[in-house]
Amino acid sequence: MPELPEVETVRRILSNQLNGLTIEGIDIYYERMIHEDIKAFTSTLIGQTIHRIDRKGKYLIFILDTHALIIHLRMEGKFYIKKQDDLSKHEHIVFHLNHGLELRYHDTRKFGTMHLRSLDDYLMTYPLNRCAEEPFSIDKASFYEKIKRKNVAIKSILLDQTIMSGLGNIYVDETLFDAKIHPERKGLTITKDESNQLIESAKKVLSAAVEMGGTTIRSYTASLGVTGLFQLKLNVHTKVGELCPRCGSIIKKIRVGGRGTYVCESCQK
DNA sequence: CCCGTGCCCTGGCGGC
DNA sequence: TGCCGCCAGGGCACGG
Repeated sequence: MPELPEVETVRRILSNQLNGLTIEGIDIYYERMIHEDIKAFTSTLIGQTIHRIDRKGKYLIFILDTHALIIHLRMEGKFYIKKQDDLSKHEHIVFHLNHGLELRYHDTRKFGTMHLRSLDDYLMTYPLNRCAEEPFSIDKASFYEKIKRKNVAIKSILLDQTIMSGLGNIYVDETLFDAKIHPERKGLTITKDESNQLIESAKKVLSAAVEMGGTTIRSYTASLGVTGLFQLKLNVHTKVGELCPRCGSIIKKIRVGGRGTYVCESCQK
């Protein structure tokens, strides 16, 4: 489940491999992930060059000649860069590039999405207009103003990409652990100091993970594919029954907003 | 507007 | 061994 750090790692790898290449053809084997008219999608993209790959929150943004191709990997989306090869089971979109390269989108659960927008307004239109700032750039005061009147669990608030973008189920647990805040606390009980701490913890957790992805980048090559998932150094997530690395209590698994949630109820208040 | 629920989809796992 | 049911989850549609 790629969150901001994994998407950033994918972005860096794809940038190195794809910048300057031109889309010569597209094969689409699963149309539902393309949230556009299929013919218009194909005809618009063919002939365009990939100038740059950006990211906002968990979205990848291919900057082309006239359009932005906006991709969300959801849980299991991956890209592979290959020379001609047999199609494997879960490859749903194949972009044929020059120099005989193929960019293949692979997604076992088919949850990923692609949108195509004009460069003039891609940040102001759906879906990116719904994607809030990341913890690195978010305005602290307006973040606090939003959460302090919400009567929902702080974990659910932190997962809401229209409030702050970048955290998913793994790093939200790690962020709340770092901030020593219980995931079930209602937004309206969070103080200004705690709100600021959550932003700091999110930055700390995400940037450490980006750095780990960065150190692993070198071992990934086009022939191995780009999975975007790396060994993570986790404190609580998936650690049910183990000892809290901070206080030694047993880590519990609970459900918050329908999501599996790992928490140290001794040091997260 | 606010909040909770169910849906999309498939592989993997536990139970029998 | 095989089958069945359930779970995982990001974001959105929908309903109260």
